[in-house]
Parts: sequence; structure tokens; C-alpha cells
Amino acid sequence: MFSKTCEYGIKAMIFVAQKSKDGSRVGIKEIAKGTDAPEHFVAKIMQELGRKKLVHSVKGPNGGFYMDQFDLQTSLADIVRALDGNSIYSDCVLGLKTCNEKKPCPVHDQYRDIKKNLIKMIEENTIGDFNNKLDSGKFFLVN
Amino acid sequence: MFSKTCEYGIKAMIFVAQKSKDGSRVGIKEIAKGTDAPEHFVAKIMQELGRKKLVHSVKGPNGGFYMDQFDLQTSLADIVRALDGNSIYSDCVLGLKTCNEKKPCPVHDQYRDIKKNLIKMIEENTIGDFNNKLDSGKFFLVN
DNA sequence: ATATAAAAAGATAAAAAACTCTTTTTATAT
DNA sequence: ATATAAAAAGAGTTTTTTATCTTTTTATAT
Repeated sequence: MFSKTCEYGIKAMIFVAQKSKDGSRVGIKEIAKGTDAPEHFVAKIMQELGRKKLVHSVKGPNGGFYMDQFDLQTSLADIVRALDGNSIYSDCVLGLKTCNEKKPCPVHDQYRDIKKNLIKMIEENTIGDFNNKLDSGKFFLVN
Repeated sequence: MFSKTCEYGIKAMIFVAQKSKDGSRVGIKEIAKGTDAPEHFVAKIMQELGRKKLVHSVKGPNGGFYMDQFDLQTSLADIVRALDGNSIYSDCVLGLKTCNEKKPCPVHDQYRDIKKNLIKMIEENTIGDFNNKLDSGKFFLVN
């Protein structure tokens, strides 16, 4: 579904949002531990998300990653697009180069609704949305 | 979503089903062309599906792959499991090692329904089901 | 029986994804 | 001003996936 890169990216973003509520910053090591991801790998991912302006960072002592109010509006879809591109929106589930209403693949019709819900799921959830739920132990980033 | 192996496998199976309606057999070259797949790669895939008894084959002149009435009952899910394993059934969409009702990941609840529909889609469609539709040009395996 | 055409099997190669290590840059506190 | 701690950048490695090539086996037709 999503690449490892994207999985780590989403979890890291949720983790940073959570930790930066009070204005503090989180280092890569803490992010890696808190989301059970390989440190250097998730560092690269955060770098990329920083370049794409989905998260802020500061270097040096007391530096780290953080999110402002605007960053909290980032949807899962924004992260997915930043890391995995548009394939989830555009690709045929059977890999046909072009697959559409006029020239559909064998499962095009049945996949249409599933895809719609998948896209809805990532579009409608913002990183900020998760903040409250995570506090109350309603879900987890590591098991 | 599915691996390339699985995409090619599904298309190949539909193609073979289609061609073996009249009891004839299809060679790998024809399968590869008919589904726009790399010949040697799809050969490996068909080999594996043969080993797992989802399709029949005969060697030698006039040989090739074919399906009997029983093979036509094969669901997409059977093919997916044979080639991609159970990950679509069991894996957390964010890659958590364990993610369930008691210890859910942040999108567990929302993904539950999507997953259910995805599984329904592959469980409920058999290879035989596609035979009629393909004839009438209602869908395509290549674009 | 023999030649042949096809899949099966085995080995290798190329590309992509996942992951790691090293060096450089830079913001901050002292 | 300087030391330091952190991210950024760059380069490299490993693993997995995708794809290809070669040899072997075997069913069939002649």
C-alpha cells in the first residue's frame, strides 16, 4: 500500500506533532525510538519533508523538528504525495498503463469505490487531528 | 497494493481462462503478449501458480497452460495469497507489528472498512467470472 | 524411436527500495 | 569568539523485487 518510507514518515509526523504541542522540538533519535524506525532512514525522510515544508526544523543545540499551527493542517495525503507520489491516485490496481471508465481493467469498477474511500481517508485526516486521541491512549505508534 | 508479480499473475490467469474455454492451451509467449508482461518473468509466475495447482500445464508440442472447470473457481484472493502471501489480510497500513482493536494504529478504525471491501473484492471474484465480460469487450487486459 | 516444441528449473543480472555511515553546515548557549 | 549539538547533505551498502538468460526435462506428433 504505502512504502516503508511513507509509513515511517506518517508516524514520525504524528510523533512530532504530539511532542511539539508545547512549542518544544524533537530530535531524530527521539523520533526514531518513538516510532520504532531506523534512525538514519527516518532522518532522511524528515529531511525530505522539511524540504517540502511539511515540517520545520532548527539545527544546533536544542534544535530539532517541530510543527507550527499551519503544519498541523497537513493531511496524510500531503505526506503520502510528498513521499510516494501520486501513484495511489492514478495507478490501476492491475498495473495497466491506462485504465479508465472507457477502457477499464477487469476490476476497475469494483476498485473505484475502494480507492475513493482510501483517498477520503488520507485527505480527511490531518496531523493535528491525531493530537488529542494520542494523548488519551486511544491509539499507538509502536507496539 | 499488489506486487508486479501479482499483477502479472492475475492478468495471466484471466487470459488463460479466456483462451482455454474451448479446451485449448496457451503458450507463455502468447500470455506475455496478451497481457503486456515480460515473457520470462511471467513464465516464472505461471510456474509457481502451476506448482500451487491454480492452473494446469502440459509440456511439449501443442503444450501450454490451461484451466479446467475447477481451476475456474480460483478467486483473485487465491492468486494474491499464492504470490504475495497474506500481507493484505494481516498487515497494518502503517506497518505496526501488531495493530488490532485493543492496540490500534492511528488509522486502524478508518482502514478497517476499506480493508474489508478490498478483501471482499478479491474473495468474491473468480477467474471464471471474468470470462463473459472479457468477450464482450467490457474490459481489457492491455491498454 | 526420434525430433520437436513446450514448460520447468536454475543461475544470473539489473533496478529499486530500504537502510547506514561519514562529513558538512549552522543555530545556540556559554 | 568558541564549542557543541543538532540537522543537512552526500556517498555507500544491503536487501528485495523485477527481469533475463541458459540448460534441462518431458509430452506429443511424426
